[in-house]
This record gives sequence, C-alpha cells and structure tokens, in this order.
Amino acid sequence: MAERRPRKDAERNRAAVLAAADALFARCERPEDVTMADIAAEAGVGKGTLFRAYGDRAGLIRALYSAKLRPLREAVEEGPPPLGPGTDPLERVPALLDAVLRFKLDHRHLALALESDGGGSPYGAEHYDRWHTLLRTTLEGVPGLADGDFAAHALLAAVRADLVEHLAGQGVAREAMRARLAQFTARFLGAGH
Amino acid sequence: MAERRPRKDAERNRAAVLAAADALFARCERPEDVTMADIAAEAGVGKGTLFRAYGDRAGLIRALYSAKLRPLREAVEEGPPPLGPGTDPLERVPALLDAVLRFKLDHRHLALALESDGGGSPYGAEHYDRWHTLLRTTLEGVPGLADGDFAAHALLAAVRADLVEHLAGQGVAREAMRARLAQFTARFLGAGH
DNA sequence: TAAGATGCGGACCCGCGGTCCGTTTCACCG
DNA sequence: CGGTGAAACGGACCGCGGGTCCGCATCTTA
Repeated sequence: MAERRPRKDAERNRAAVLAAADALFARCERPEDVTMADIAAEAGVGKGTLFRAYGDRAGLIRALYSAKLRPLREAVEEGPPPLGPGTDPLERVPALLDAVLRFKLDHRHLALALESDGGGSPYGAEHYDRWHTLLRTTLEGVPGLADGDFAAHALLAAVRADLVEHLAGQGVAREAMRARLAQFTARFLGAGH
Repeated sequence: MAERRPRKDAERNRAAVLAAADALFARCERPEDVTMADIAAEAGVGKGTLFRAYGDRAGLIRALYSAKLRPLREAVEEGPPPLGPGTDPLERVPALLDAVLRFKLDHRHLALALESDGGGSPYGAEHYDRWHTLLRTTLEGVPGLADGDFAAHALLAAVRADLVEHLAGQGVAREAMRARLAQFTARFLGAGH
C-alpha cells in the first residue's frame, strides 16, 4: 500500500518523451508520420522506456493532450467568468465553445493526433466526456432548451479537430472561424422561441 | 481512344470483392479488423486482384460506400419532395439531415470505415463535398441565415458516423436519435431572427 | 558499499497494406 | 475452331510501424 516514489531518471525520461512528442507533432503536418521510434530517438531514449511510461501510442498522445489542456481545464473549473462557473449559461456556452476552438487552433497537430490516431474515435476519450458533461449541464440552464445532451454533442462536433483543420486549409482565418462559430452558436441559443 | 470493354472475369471479380467487403464490414464490429487479405479470401480472389481493382483500401471503401449511397443520391438529385429539389428549404434541410442519419444508421460499419480508415478525415472525400454543397445552397434559401457554409459543416458534423455510433452504443434508439436531430435542426432553423 | 529493486534500450517479432512477376484466362481473328 | 497477344490473376514477398522482451545499467536503501 505504501506508495513508493518513482525513480528520478524515470521521471526525467517521462518528461523528455512528452517534450519530444510535442516538438515532433508540432513540426510535422500529418500526425501519423511521427513514429514512436522517432519520438524515442528525439527524446534520447529507447522505445521500451517510452512504452513502459505510457503504455501505447494512444496513451502517450492522451497524456500530452491532457498536459496541454490543463490550464484551460482549470480556467473552466475554477476560473473567473465567462469561462468559470457561475456565469449565465447564455454567455458561458459560447465562451466554452470559443475556448475549445482556440485550443484546437493552437494545438492543431496534437488535437488531430488525439482524434484520429488516439484510439479510434474521440468519443472513447475521457476528455470528451468531461467537455460534454460540462456543456450539457450548462445548456440545461438555458430556458426553453429541451435536449441539452444532444445539443452538447452537436455543438462539440462543430469544433472537431479535423473540421477545424479543413476550414483552416481552405484559408479560413482564425478570427473568421471564431466569428462563424459564435454566430452559429448564437443563432441556436437565441432561438428561445 | 476506342474504349475497350473490360474482361468479364475482371468485372465479376470487382463485384465479388465489393460483396465480400460489404459482408465482412457488416459482420465485424471494428472496421479496422477487417483486413485486405480477409476481403480477398472471402471474395475467393488474390490480393493482387483486389488492389488492381480499387487501388488501395481507401479506394475500395469509397467504392463500396458510393454504391450504397447511390439510391439516396438519386432521391436527392431528382426525386420527389421533401428530399428532391424544389422543396422549401425549411422543409428540405431537416429531410436531408434525417436521410443522412438514417443512412449512417443503416450502414454503421461502412460509414465508420470511410470516416476513419478511409484516408484520414472525411473532409477529403468527395462525398462530403457533395453533401456540404447541397446543404449549403439549400441553407442559403433560408431567410435570415447569414452563414450557410459554416452551418452546413456544423449540421453535417452532428451526423458523423462516430457520433452516431457513440450514441447508439449508449442505448439511444433509432427513432429517438432521429427525433433529437430533428429537434436540434428545428431550433436552429426556427431562429428566424 | 553491497544488494535488491527498478528502469533502460534496442534487437526482435508480428501483422498489415501494398507490390511484383511468372502463370492463367480471356477476346479477337484467320 | 486453334492460335496469339493482351489483360487479369494470385500469392509469395517486401517495408514499415507498433509493441514486446530480457540481459544489463542505474538508482535507492541500509
């Protein structure tokens, strides 16, 4: 039962692997041509170390994603409005979606890796569940909105990494994308009949 | 220049491969554990034949998907209302989305295969472009709707194969899913300023 | 500093998508 | 028909990438 502290070199290597993966994913266009062996080499580590630390490719990607997501998660869980709790749903919902969109724009390659390589569909990841639950409960505070559960799924689908990537590839600029998402969200929310 | 008719065995084999792939995808849960060799074996054909006919895995999946999609495509292009042309946009948009949803429910495994294995993201496929363009132009006929382009993307994202699969896996029944999608769509469309 | 526990790493394995080429089958023609 | 060139066949083969294994190095504790 007594928790034994992990060895120092192990901890250092875990960090080195994360950093290497981050660098490589950021550098390459297609996440699938960053190989596990590449990451190990970049981190100056053997493949065995990498797999022992994170289990498999999906695990590594999830860990990296989770680390990047942490500030946003904290801002949402205990930060000030409009992201934090205690905000009017009609204001918080667009803020949440905008935050997710910005995050995906800022970490395109990583988000793509998570949603494609990362163990099939994004719906298996626990991150998705977290976002979905938060958005659903927030939506349930919107008067006149019947099905917050499905609405949360649908709105999150509008900011999926590959859609964002597709639009970006068509030349849609960051601010334009944010504006379009905001408009879409507003129309949906504003339909309080 | 003179078009030479393809050999009869070649044509038969092409069909056999499609049928085999269809059967295997329908039978298995995860599309990625249907192997090219499996398909060739099921069709009673060598792998070479399979690859000569369809180029690669993505090509085979696209061909199969396209064949399945044909009736729906025709109903949309030249069928009667509410799917066909000449329908009031406020009626046609939900009809189109419902039709896509039903299609994905009826061909879950195939749709999943297309949107995951099928060459990365669904946004590379020409099918997507077809649906998007149709939905966009239809949406542009809705009074007061500014950004039909993004709306089309967002609404189509709500019927993506893996989301449908996720909901189905949570026990959401077919009719329930159709109703929820219809409600979501209606709320969005109904927000006529 | 000795000893046990923990982590290391890269050679190795396996399965899969895709290719290659000697062999077979078809379509056309005399 | 029987012959002939072209087209298609099929399965052995290849390369690559994820994941494993185990003898060896390194850390920790007493």
